[in-house]
Amino acid sequence: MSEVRVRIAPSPSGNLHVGTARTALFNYLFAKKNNGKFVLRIEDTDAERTSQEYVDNIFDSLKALGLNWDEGPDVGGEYGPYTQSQRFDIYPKYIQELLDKGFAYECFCTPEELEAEKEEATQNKKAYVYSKKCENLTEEEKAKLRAEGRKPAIRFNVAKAQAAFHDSSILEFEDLVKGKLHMDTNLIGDFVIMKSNGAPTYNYAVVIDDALMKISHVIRGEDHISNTYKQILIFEALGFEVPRFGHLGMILAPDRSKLSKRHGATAVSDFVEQGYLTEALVNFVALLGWAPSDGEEIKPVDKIAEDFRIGEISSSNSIFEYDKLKWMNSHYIKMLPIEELKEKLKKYLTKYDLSELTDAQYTRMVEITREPLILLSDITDAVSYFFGGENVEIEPEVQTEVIDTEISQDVLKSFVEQAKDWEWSEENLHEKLEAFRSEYKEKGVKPKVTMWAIRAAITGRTRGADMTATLAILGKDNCIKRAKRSIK
RNA sequence: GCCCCCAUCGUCUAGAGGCCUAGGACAACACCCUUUCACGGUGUAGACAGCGAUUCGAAUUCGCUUGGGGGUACCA
Repeated sequence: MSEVRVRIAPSPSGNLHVGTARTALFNYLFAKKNNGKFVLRIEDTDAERTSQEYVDNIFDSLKALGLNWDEGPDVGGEYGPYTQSQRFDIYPKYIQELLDKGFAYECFCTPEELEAEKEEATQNKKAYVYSKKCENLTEEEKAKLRAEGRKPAIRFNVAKAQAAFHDSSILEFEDLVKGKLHMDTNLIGDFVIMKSNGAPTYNYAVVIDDALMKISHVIRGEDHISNTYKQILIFEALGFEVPRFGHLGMILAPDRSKLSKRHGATAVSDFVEQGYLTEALVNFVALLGWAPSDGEEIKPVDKIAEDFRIGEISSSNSIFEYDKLKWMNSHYIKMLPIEELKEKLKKYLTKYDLSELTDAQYTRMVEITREPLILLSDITDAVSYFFGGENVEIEPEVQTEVIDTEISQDVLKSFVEQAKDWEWSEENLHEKLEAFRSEYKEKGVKPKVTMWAIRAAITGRTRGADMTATLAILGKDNCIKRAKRSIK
């Protein structure tokens, strides 16, 4: 068997979309599993809509996801260049071959003429198929048209190619994920492969690039199924080996429409910005349409690759459920090594003066506040009461519902009284607090209530990180001052 | 309009004719644990789109209907 070579070919007309990321992932997994090569190609034939900024975003996002490519615009490779706009000189050659073989012809139709044809088709409730008006133009006619200043586009002769390589008008291929797929080529119509301005169209450029880059398997979204028939015909007409194709279901938003900004993040970089871990994102996206054989859903990409089989991918669309992604993200946050977490979190702590804390205190603070985090960005709010010295912002409700009660006031007075003699280490605090709680328990005050009073006064909230550690990090001075401030 | 693809709990899925009174995960709900929130644990609820056909037997095969998605460009 020849070498497995797959590719991801994004168009830099926007930041890397999660859908593209998933396609990239499946290609990557397929390459890994089969000891193949993963190629990155930038499809920027439409100069109007593409920009370098997006190219950079695509590179960065793919790298962040851990989907490293073996060949691509930056790392090069045997079959470069890997950016379509740099390959414009190689496309005409094969156009000429197609022309010579009679599989393509010049078309002088104007946009208006074409528009009229389409209009007529809709009127008659028929599928629109190009009329082939220009198929048999004589040299004289062409010369005349040219003299009028018309520049021809090149169209591919579908029927001719189909007849040359197949028995009927039905074109069939075996899809890696969907099985047998077929289409009546009579319904396709002679499509343009080179625009009148000399630029290749997508369907044509893809074939040339895939063929020249020796791509063995094309794994992409099912929105490309209808393009596949056109592409197979070009491969055949040019005598290239036709690759295997695999079409993935689409990713839909919870309302079954296309996933767009209004649903939340859509670009990988958006997710990262919002505090998602790329490890969680890849893992989650792998589970869209695929399930691990051992039922273990949380696993790193290389483990997934071992288990991956393309034929097992679901052929239906799947909905992007943010809830499950969040669950997964919180899982990955819990598993992240503390030093890495500390580093990643800094980005969300810029509003605080981190110099108030020693590194040990910062570490401890992260340890005790990481648990409930769903997004990294949640840390901003989770940690606010560790800063600002003796001043804490107290939520109004906490003030009236908790701090102002008779019991709380009593607890706080007693706390201030006792705490001033405590040795302020976490261990000792733990013991002291425990004793403090039992003392009140004997008076009929639940431990929960006792702790609430202290927590409320010191953090301004009714919920938060482990109290003992919180007190320790804040320091004796701050704690006592904060407690005193809450005593009326 | 025409063409193509798809169809199991709300969601992601397991399921390749009898192992299915359909399994797991997220979400939901309840309880337990607990100094709070959370984590964790234990439970509850929840699906084979409909109709026909094949078969001793169908979630699994076939057909139709319905629903959803995609395509229909000198965009990619």
